[in-house]
Amino acid sequence: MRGRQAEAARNDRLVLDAARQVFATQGFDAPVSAVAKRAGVGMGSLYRRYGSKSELLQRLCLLAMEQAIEAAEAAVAAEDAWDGLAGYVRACVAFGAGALAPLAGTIETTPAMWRASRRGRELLEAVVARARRERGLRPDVTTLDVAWLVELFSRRPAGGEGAAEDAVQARLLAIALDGLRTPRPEPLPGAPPSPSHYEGRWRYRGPEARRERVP
Amino acid sequence: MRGRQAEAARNDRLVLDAARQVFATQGFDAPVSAVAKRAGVGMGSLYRRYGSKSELLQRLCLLAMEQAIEAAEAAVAAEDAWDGLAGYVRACVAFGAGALAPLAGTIETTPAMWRASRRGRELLEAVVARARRERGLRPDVTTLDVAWLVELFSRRPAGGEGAAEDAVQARLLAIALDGLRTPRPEPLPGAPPSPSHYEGRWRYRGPEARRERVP
DNA sequence: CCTTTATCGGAGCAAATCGCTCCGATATTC
DNA sequence: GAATATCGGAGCGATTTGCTCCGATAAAGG
Repeated sequence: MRGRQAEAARNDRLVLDAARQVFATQGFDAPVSAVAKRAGVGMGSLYRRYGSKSELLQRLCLLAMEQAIEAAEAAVAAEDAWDGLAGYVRACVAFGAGALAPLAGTIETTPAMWRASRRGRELLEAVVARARRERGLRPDVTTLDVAWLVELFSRRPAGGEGAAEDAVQARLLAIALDGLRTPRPEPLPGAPPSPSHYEGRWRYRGPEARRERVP
Repeated sequence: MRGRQAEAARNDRLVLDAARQVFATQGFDAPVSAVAKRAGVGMGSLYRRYGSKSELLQRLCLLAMEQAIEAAEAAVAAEDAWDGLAGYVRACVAFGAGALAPLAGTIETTPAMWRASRRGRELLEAVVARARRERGLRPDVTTLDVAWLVELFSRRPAGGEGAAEDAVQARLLAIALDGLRTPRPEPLPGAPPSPSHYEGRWRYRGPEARRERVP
């Protein structure tokens, strides 16, 4: 595979990456043209590969689910049960496994998606069961609690895409994880968030700014 | 104030309540007509009171900030420092104090909003300081951590507006609050979430469903 | 009871947006 | 160098949205 076909394959990956970024930061009603522009690709190329916007979103969902499965497999293979679970949650949040949850009910769920979803939950079930058995996890937390926690933290914070927002998110996640485990406190990672940045987000940036965030 | 003027005042309250519900469930780009319909009021009446959509959103922000101030005042007056803080967080999440955060940068921040925001943060500072002093709160948690936690949990879950979603949210919040305090574990409230409901959200409800959720 | 006056409610307008198609330009292969 | 496949973006039709305008309606005043 070389020449033009190689470019097609490259474009495919570019489109997928661009779509993830655009939809994560701008929401799912972001225009397809934004994805094409970010990928540096024409609309024609994009629509030849994915016949519709829904199809693109379905592929994105499936990709995220497969990534979550990999994270769960790593968790079951981990030495320590709790570290495995915490690592799973952190990994899923990092790549935004639950960021596509708002799509529920708005696109058709393909059989492949159902399969991946089910397998992912089975694996997570094993991870949670082990963590509970080995007493790292508090006994009244269920698999779905963990899944929903990932979903909650997968939503990008209101600020958009700054390193500061990620730091805040990391602190809150550490708090939540501490709440998840049997008591064993540790200092929070990273520096505390700065008030100036907190206020700065309210600076008026014009009406155009809305579409770039509200998602 | 009676007769027609009374109806005007009633409408005002109806519009405000409707706007809160509509924007919370459908996102801020929900059409103004949806607010009017939900309030059972014509567009004319709505636009006579609020000259533009931004003005309505600004009023909504201010209202939420004032409600947060009340919650903080109740917290400083609480007997126990930790109960005060936890109550503040729960109250703010309950009425969605942070739900308007995505508006940051998309509407002009009025002086009244700045004042309310500042006063709210000062009060929260006192609440947090007391909780830390009386050893209910872990020492490395800052005021802004708490504020951001409220913001995170104020976003309605992906499912929309079901009692089940609220129960999940309550569980996760309890986990986070346990992570917030110095070790003192308690059983999680409410029943664990059901798998069927978790899956049910993926049932395809047509393209129209999107606008009702993605907010 | 009738006029005056303020409010109500929704049809409709102009503008903007989005998904998607179509086609000329471009690069690769034989 | 002709044939072929891919690329990229202008543009179309449909939809949506914020907002206005005006006829209908009901309270106050004589």
